[in-house]
Amino acid sequence: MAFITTSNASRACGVARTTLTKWIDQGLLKAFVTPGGHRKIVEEDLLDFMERQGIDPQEGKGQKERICILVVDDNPDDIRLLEAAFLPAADRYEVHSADNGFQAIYKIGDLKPDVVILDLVMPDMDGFEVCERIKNDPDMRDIKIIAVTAYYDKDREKEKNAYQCGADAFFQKPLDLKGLVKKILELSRVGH
Amino acid sequence: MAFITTSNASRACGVARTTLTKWIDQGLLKAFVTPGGHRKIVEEDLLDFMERQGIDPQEGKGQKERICILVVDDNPDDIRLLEAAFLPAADRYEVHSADNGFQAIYKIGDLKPDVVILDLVMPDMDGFEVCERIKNDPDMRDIKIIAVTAYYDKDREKEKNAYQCGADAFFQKPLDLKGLVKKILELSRVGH
DNA sequence: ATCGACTAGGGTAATTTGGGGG
DNA sequence: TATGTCCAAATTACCCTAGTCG
Repeated sequence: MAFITTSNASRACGVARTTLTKWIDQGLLKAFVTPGGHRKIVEEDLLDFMERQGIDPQEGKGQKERICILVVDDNPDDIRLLEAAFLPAADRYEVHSADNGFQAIYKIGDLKPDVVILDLVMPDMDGFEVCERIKNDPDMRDIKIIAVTAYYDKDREKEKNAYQCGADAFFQKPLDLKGLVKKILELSRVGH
Repeated sequence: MAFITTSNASRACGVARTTLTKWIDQGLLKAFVTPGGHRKIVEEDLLDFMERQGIDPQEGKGQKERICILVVDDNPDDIRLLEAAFLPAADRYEVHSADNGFQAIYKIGDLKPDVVILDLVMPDMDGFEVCERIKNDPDMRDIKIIAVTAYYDKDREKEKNAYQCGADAFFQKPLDLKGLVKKILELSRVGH
């Protein structure tokens, strides 16, 4: 049983938080209140309510849309490798690339990718910083990040570091493409 | 999933709000209704509808494009000042803001602004760097940059530096709003 | 127990909407 | 058929304080 906050519920219904709060106060939507006064909604109740109001929670969310992937790597060969890997499944994946951290941020704003495959070792601004920045920004934090490194990761130091920076997964080169695809699917389902 | 109000949808279709409301009531356009009776349209449904009716999304009436401005400043007061300054001319200007360099790059990708008003002195990543990065990226270099600084610019050092980083103009705080607007018009004309 | 970041609440002002009748 | 106008009500925005969570 999942609990939903007023903010999240208001987003799902396409109204302001204050409005949804009033609906609760008017008894239109069931919720309980914490001792501190915060309202919590049971997921089931929200879905019931939305159905009653004709808000379709499922619409336009299926597998119709392609998963958008942004590959960030300063090595063009690695980018080509991944582009080639997803080419046979171009109907389900959309692959873009950036060769440095700044271009990555720009393209994230432009494309709003579902998943970023991020090389941790890059000149100038490294992947750790990019990762941290993404996860600390409210507009970007929902984007899933798969950290990648080519170097031998002694004591799993890079891996730990990547997770500390907010990465959702970690892979080492040479990439296990099968596992990578599996992880991409897993991560991009969660968000939707 | 984005929700659209009747007003916005009517503007997109180039008709009066009341007319669009009737289309919904007649079942021509799908929408759901809040408990309070307000209609909300799912973006996709509107696009479908417009396509079915052969309405061009852009071509409402002779509405000229607004100049899009991105204000980058770590001081919220300075952002508010500029937002307020352009409010009376909201039909011609569209003002967005970012409070740090990373958010700025993200929003540039998202909004593709015509002009960036960039505070040079910011923590973390300063304006000089942001400016240089923008001007060195093929996707961003056409964006005009107006560098701004609050500090006394001894020997015009900051100004020279800003121009070296590729800035198209330089202003010192407190801002000469009249001159700023003039410069914005001048710069954004070139691009068109 | 404390800290900090984020999120939520309350109140009010401002804006937008729906509906009805020209 | 589409529009412009009026007003009450619904919704939203804003600001600031307080609760929640790791």
